[in-house]
Amino acid sequence: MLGVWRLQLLREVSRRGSIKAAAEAMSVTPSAVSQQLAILEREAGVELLEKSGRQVRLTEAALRLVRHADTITGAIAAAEADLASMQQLVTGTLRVAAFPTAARAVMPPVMAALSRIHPELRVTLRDFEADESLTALQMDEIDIAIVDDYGDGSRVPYAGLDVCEFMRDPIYLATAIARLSVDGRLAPPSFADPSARDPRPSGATRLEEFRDAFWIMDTDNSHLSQVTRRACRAAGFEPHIRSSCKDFSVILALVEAGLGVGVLPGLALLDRPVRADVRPISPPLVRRISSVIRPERRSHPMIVSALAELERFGASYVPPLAG
Amino acid sequence: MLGVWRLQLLREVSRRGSIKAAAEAMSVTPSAVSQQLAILEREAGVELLEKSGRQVRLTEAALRLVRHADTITGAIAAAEADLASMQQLVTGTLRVAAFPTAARAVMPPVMAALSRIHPELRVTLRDFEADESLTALQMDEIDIAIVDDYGDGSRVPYAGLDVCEFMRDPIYLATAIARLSVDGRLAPPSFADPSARDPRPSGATRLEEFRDAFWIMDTDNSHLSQVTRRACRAAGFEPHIRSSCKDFSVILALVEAGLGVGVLPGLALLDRPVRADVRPISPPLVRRISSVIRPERRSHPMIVSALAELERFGASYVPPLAG
DNA sequence: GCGCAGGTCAAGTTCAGCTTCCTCATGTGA
DNA sequence: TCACATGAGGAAGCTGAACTTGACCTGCGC
Repeated sequence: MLGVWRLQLLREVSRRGSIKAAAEAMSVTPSAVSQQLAILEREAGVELLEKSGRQVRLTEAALRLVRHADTITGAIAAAEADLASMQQLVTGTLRVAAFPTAARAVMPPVMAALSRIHPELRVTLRDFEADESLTALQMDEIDIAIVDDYGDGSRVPYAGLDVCEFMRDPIYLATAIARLSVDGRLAPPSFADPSARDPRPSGATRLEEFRDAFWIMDTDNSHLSQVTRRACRAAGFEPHIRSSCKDFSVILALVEAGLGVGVLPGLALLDRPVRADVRPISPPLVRRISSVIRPERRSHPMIVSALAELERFGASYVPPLAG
Repeated sequence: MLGVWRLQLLREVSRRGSIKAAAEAMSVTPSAVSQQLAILEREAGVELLEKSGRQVRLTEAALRLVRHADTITGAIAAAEADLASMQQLVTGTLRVAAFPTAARAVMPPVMAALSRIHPELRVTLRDFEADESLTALQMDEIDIAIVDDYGDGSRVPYAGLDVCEFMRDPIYLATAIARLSVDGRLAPPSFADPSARDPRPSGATRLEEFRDAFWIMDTDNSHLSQVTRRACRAAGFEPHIRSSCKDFSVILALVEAGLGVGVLPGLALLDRPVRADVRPISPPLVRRISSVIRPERRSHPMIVSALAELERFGASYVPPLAG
């Protein structure tokens, strides 16, 4: 009978493109993979690999076999998930990847809650951009991907994955606080300081009010910056971009220092007091935040618990400026 | 990860009801099965077996796992079938079970044709009654079951199996030849002797003509005898059964000896000259002959070839009395 | 050319899974 | 009721499948 382990090695070579990479992913030496695939070729009675330079390439037959390997591996994973769902105790290691803001603002409370509810459960977190997360999920390197999506169709397709939006995060426009305090420093506290949040329910602004401002943007290739530029253009102007910074706290610092205006998602405003004027945008900009999993794990109790906790977080999330 | 071999052992225990039987089926010692299942229990983290007398019984969780094992095994079998279909050469061992008449009349020419077309293919044949064949097929002990079916709904259900009717075989009524030859022996040759078949296109008989005859029947529990009795009752009489014999050639011999009338399927008349008066019945009695396979093997070239050969046999089969 | 990276081969090693032999528990027939 | 057959499963030792190590070969870039 066809060896399942061998099939999985073949599958990994197909995904990662080389025997070396597959070997690393499966924690064995390239030699072992090579030998196993040689045996699989004999078992299958078909050529599976052909040399292509100093790499190998899968033959047509091998690709067909990989698709079978996928279904076989899926069936085994489904059995394991079903089995786990029969256990009373949620245990094991849950591997999560989240985009940076979520890794900072969403995951800590979620992980804390999970470890409180399920003391035997270990959760590991990696901060990956959404695209990286999805690839890692396909590669079976993580169990849950937390991704954001600006609804502009730029997200890579979630082919064959289970997506569940669990919260929406509004995008705000941040500008420097014009007036200085008596001692000459920028006037604290801003709304984002919990003690002073409510008193200043600043109304929404329109982007066109800032057509002549300097803009502090996320890096060019980020979705947020693309979405912002598109919104500016829709408002009738091309933003003057002064700086492009990857980290929202850097952007915020620049805005606070009066060097320009910037857009920031609500989650980025949660973790420290904000000394800037932050207002919703009209028409509103919002990003959707979703969990993505492999469908065969849907009923795994680890996954079920984590998704429930994410839902709970999303339900209780009050954006910094509710208005 | 869940061991596939262990799952298959569990599956076999589930099918066969005991560790001993499963061990025999999988060609290992009971001790090995016991050990593997103990490991599987640890892997699964769930009780799988519970003692029941000196046997074991599967727990609820184990039964659920068995269903997963079925789909996993099916997926592997499908991969193998697909792989085999990529090969140019049809090779391997095809295990066929056929009900006795088919084993004698159908399989020899089919097997000869197969070995001519595919010299590398080995075919093994067992003669099983239809019900036995289907069980063996479910147990994965054979690849193709050849079964008959009188259309009276008595056939066990073909749950999850692929059925293909490839021929119909009429049932005939055989009576002794009344006139004796000059030397006192029964007059040969009958129609079933090829040289003399056509000259005597005897018309159909009605069962009620034999309401007072003695009947030589297939054994009581056979489908043919049940169907025959039902037909007699429909014709308004209960047959006087003189003998019940399993083997059609014995029945035929008794009829030839003038000890009664009997019903015989066409295939039973193929292999030797018949010294009896044989006529179609009106209204006609017919049995359907079908091949049954496991669906995941449907495209296996071995199976495809064999089914094609059976089809060919069925298409070229001319019942002894075409009229 | 040299050096390096990816793949493969040969030899030695390890450990999963087997067999054999035994014990224990249960049911059955004298 | 006792002896014995039968099925499950534990202990010890064996075998071989699959691994690592350390070679070598080949294609590619400097």
